[in-house]
Amino acid sequence: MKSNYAVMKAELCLERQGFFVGRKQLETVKKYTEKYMLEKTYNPTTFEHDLYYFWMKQGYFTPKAEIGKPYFSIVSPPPNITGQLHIGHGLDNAIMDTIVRFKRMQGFNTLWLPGTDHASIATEVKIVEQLKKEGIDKRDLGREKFLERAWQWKEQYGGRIVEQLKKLGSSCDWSRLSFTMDEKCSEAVRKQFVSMYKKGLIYRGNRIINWCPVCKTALSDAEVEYSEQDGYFWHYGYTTSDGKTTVTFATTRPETMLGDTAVAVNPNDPRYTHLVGKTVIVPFVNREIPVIADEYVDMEFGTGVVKITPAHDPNDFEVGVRHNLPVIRVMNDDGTMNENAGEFAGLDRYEARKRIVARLKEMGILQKVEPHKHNVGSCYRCHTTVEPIVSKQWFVKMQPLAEPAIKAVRDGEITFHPERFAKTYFNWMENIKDWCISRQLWWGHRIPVWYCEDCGAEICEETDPTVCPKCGSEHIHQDEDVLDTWFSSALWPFSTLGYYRGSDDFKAFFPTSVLSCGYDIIFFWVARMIFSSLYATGQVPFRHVLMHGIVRDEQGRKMSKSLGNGVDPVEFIDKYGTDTLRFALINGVANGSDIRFAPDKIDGTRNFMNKVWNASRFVLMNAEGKALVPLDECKLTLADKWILTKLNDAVQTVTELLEKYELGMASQTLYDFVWSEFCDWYIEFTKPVLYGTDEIARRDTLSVLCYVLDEILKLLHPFAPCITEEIYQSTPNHGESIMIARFPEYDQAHCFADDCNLVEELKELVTKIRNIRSEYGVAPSKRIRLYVAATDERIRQCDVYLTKLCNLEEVVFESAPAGDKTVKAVGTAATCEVPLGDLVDKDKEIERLTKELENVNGEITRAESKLSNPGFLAKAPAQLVENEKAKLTKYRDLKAQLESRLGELK
RNA sequence: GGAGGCAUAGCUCAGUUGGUUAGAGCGCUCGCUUCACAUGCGAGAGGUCGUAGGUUCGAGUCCUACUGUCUCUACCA
Repeated sequence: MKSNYAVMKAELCLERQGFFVGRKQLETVKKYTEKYMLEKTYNPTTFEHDLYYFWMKQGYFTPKAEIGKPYFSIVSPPPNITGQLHIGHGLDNAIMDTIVRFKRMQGFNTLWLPGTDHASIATEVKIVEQLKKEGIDKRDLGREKFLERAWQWKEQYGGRIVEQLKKLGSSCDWSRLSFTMDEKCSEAVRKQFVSMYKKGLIYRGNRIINWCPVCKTALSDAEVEYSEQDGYFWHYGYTTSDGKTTVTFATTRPETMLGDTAVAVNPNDPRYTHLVGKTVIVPFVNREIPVIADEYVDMEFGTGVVKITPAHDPNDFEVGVRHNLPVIRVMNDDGTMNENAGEFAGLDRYEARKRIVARLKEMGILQKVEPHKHNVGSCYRCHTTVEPIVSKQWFVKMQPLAEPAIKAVRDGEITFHPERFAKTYFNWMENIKDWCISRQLWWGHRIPVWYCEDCGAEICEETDPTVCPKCGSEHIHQDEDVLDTWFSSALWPFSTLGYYRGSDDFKAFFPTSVLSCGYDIIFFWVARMIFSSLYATGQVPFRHVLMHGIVRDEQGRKMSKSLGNGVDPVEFIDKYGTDTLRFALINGVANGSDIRFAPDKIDGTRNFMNKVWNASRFVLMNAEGKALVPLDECKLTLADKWILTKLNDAVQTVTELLEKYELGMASQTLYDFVWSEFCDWYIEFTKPVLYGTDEIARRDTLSVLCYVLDEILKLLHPFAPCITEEIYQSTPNHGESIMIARFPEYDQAHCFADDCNLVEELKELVTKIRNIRSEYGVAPSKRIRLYVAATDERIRQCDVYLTKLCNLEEVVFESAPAGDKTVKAVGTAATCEVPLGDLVDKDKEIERLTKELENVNGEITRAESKLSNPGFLAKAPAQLVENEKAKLTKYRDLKAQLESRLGELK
């Protein structure tokens, strides 16, 4: 059958050879498509790219917005435009594509919406670096020119990452590609901000925020990373104004003393009660400050005295508010000391620290220096130590937003996979502080607030004002700051679907079905999407959250640039293909756990793909040019019934697992089914028929082979899209594309439990006979005779299988002649005798059978003790008891056989 | 300080409402150019499921404590 894919492939092939494809080439194309067959070796690079082109061209990725139709939708976590594809994206996309392809094949109207993130601070840092190399300072360039550069950057790098994502084979709808700063998303940001502002959920205020002196911007709490560092405790004190005593404390940041406005003790601390209300003098700045009493001070810790710097410490700030203390900032935005620092003004914060310590020592004030490990916060972008600084910033009031967000998860409107991440979520949401959303940057959504220079009014509307609505003044200016990049990401599920424009996409695909991302961005992103969506749309943004872990290297280390242990997905795909990458990342991995991406695993996966390829070649080579019939017209063999039953089991298991988003187990099920059942056994079972002379039997077996292969390809397609499509296009009677084929469904007509059991018994016998051959060193090429005493008469149907799989010259269904020296294989369905003549070693045989008997005895003991337990009989499910009884019977039979054989030998 | 994860074969890890003789890959041993595949085939060795209790007819799985280990979170100056 000529397919669109084959035609396209032929066209591409001709084009590459420099041909123009027109009517004249039709004959050539025809010739090519008729002969189109699988290449001899699996070489993914020869077809993956073409396949993707084909899918795109066919428009399979682009659903129509059909309101009311059963849908399945995912919005991609938008990668930053700063970056390039890394293995984490590979994992993310592998997971999403697997789910999306599965749902699409199940018939859902499926949308996977991709996009990129402007990544305000991250991108700005990069551009500033780039400018620096050119000797340009951001300030000199000016805001407007800088933004031009930024948009250029976006075009260049945003485009690059999209191209790289396509290499993964992701079936996302590129026609709906979004960007956090495109018109649609910016509009959503504006409307959301204005709405929240008007409801009082966004406010401006003086608070302690985390300040990055290099990026020169405020950061949210989530953007600060803490790490333990070696520091010191400097012990010294301030003398009371009357000069009588000195109150001693310890500090890790002596430079902040210049901004001290009090010294605090615990009100219940008898050591200091007499000092409360007195004043002390801060050296260098000679400021007289009070000794105050506040519960915040821990009497047990240090000396029980704390110096209070409201402008540079969050706790001190709170204390300052309670006691109405002055707030004195001693640092500039770049981390140098300001004019309030007296003689230290102008020095870098660390230089000032050094000098202050030296001066304290000189003055004899410093009493003790102690090494001290403490946690220091640093900027998540540039890793500079952040400085807590009091500053006027914009905040989102979190309490009213957190409550419904907690409720939605508690009520099960959103489910986390695995569940434990809900706890992490609650933990954070329940202790959340207001979110600082203003950034002193240029690249991003500018805060839509204008200030009137004449009347001081604050103007926040959906459209830009030209005059002050209060006093009519034209002297208004917009806030200089931009929004935290996560503010726009938080709207992503509904901004991209056009919620604020009332678009059909939103009506057809919202709430989205699943969100898939790494657990490292629960706080940054997942939590914020939930409360933002509940606020804006009144609905949850997604029903399920599927969390995955971090991809690590062979030794379990995080992949990082500095370690140079990262795997470049693009290079990897060029070498192994995307199917191997994806499968290796998913197969056998439990949700939410980190993944070790080791060479072993890669080889194993590549080998599996190769296995699939070659098994398919086996089927297709044999089927080539042969007539096939539908299954219900076939006379099914025992092996056929067995594989169909096993396939049915696989279909059921895989579907159930995929529906629960257990991708790792689903793919493992397929891996085992394909390799250990289909390849290792079924293909071998078919060989006697395929190489036999019965034409009808051959036709029927081929029909089953092709059917099972087809089903396998479809089951495997979500996990390994390319190889499955490539093979599918070569199967007889295939459809247009496997992507749009129906996902296999459980089929009651293909359930043959009894035959299936018989084959399992056959397999058991085969293994035992092979074991004997191996143990006795019978050359694999040597054909031997086998005597079979059947305990299950049906085993007589299996002579061809036994002959083939054990390499026999003959199967005789009777006991071996009395004089023959044989070795016995005792199985459930039969006892087989392998005549080995002088090879038979009596002692070895006794040893072998005794060991087997011990095993069987162990089983009998176990089963008997279970069955003699009244509690088990009374409470265990009936089926389980029945199974146990059947087993006991079986093992008793085996025991009898083994004992009789041992008796003969002795 | 708070929360959570993990501990199963030599290594890396599966094991979802408790229920066959606890699995896989790699590694290891032995044997095979068997006409889809040596990126392969066949056979095999290897685990008292971290420790101690408890619940149960039944525990790798549930509960408690402990030990070791990792992560997140808080930020006691």
